[in-house]
Amino acid sequence: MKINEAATELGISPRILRHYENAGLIMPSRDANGYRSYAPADLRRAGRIRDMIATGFSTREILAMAPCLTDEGAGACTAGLADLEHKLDQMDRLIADLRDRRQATLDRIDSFRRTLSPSSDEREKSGHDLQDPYPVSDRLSGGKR
Amino acid sequence: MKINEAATELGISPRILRHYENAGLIMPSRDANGYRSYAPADLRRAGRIRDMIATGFSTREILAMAPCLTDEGAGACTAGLADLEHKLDQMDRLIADLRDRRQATLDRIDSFRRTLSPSSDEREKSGHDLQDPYPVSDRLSGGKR
DNA sequence: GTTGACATTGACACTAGTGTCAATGTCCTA
DNA sequence: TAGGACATTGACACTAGTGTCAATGTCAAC
Repeated sequence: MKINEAATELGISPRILRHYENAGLIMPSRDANGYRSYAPADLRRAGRIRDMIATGFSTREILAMAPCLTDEGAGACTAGLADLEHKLDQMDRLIADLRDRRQATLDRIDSFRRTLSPSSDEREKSGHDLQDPYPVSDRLSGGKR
Repeated sequence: MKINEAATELGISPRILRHYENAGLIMPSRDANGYRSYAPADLRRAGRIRDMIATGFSTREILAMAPCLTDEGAGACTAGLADLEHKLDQMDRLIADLRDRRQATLDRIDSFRRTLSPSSDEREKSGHDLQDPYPVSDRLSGGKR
């Protein structure tokens, strides 16, 4: 599978694939004519890399945990795992956080609706009310990036 | 709370905080002397922003979501129901997007774990040829970034 | 053989996120 | 009053991720 097909399949540009290769993240084989040839495994690997980058990892970090992407190197792998779990934590906090504010917005819409409709029910006074319902403050350390 | 304390608490550099402000993501008040003063709410917001950036969102994207990230959003919210609903939409998209990324991360952690554990089954020795179950191809497509 | 689609490499450019330094101001404390 | 710690702004720089263009090679098809 040549670069264009591969890129299309992954939903990214050929440029990006070359970039990954340049960064040492993938090593597609080459045909006799020098064209890159992507095997299914290369595609999966590239897809994973794309996801990781989209999730905030740098090629450097990904490269560091490259051993984890293959079968060898359990040692380095644990580090990769920790990284991923750290990232997962961030996402979880973000999602929980987002859900809270989504609910707050919903509530606001509701009260707005109540205000508009005749089912009179006093509104909570000032607009500036629910100032911060979030248990944040203990985000974690910025660490690596 | 001054910038250094704030940065320390968040585990990032003061520079980053200024950068966020510069990008219009946070607006800490200023003391008489011109020093930035971070209120608890500012801290939480900054923490959230840091998480989003660490999770792969750009300041631009975050800025676009800004209206729905505020706790009260009273100012912008007075704009009306339509606005609120629009914000809700944005939020839902944001959450969905995040959930995708989270799931992708979870998947990756799982496959790492499988690689680590001695559940030795196949294992096609060849260089990089990850033996994996990867529903790739439908991750978040290149899209937004 | 010529054309056109697609590949290659390499260079240049732009944006985003950060670091760092310089010049200068503010404030606390000895 | 003099220092030192910490602020401010602004500039310059570096890295990463991408886009894009140029010069050139490969190959299929007319």
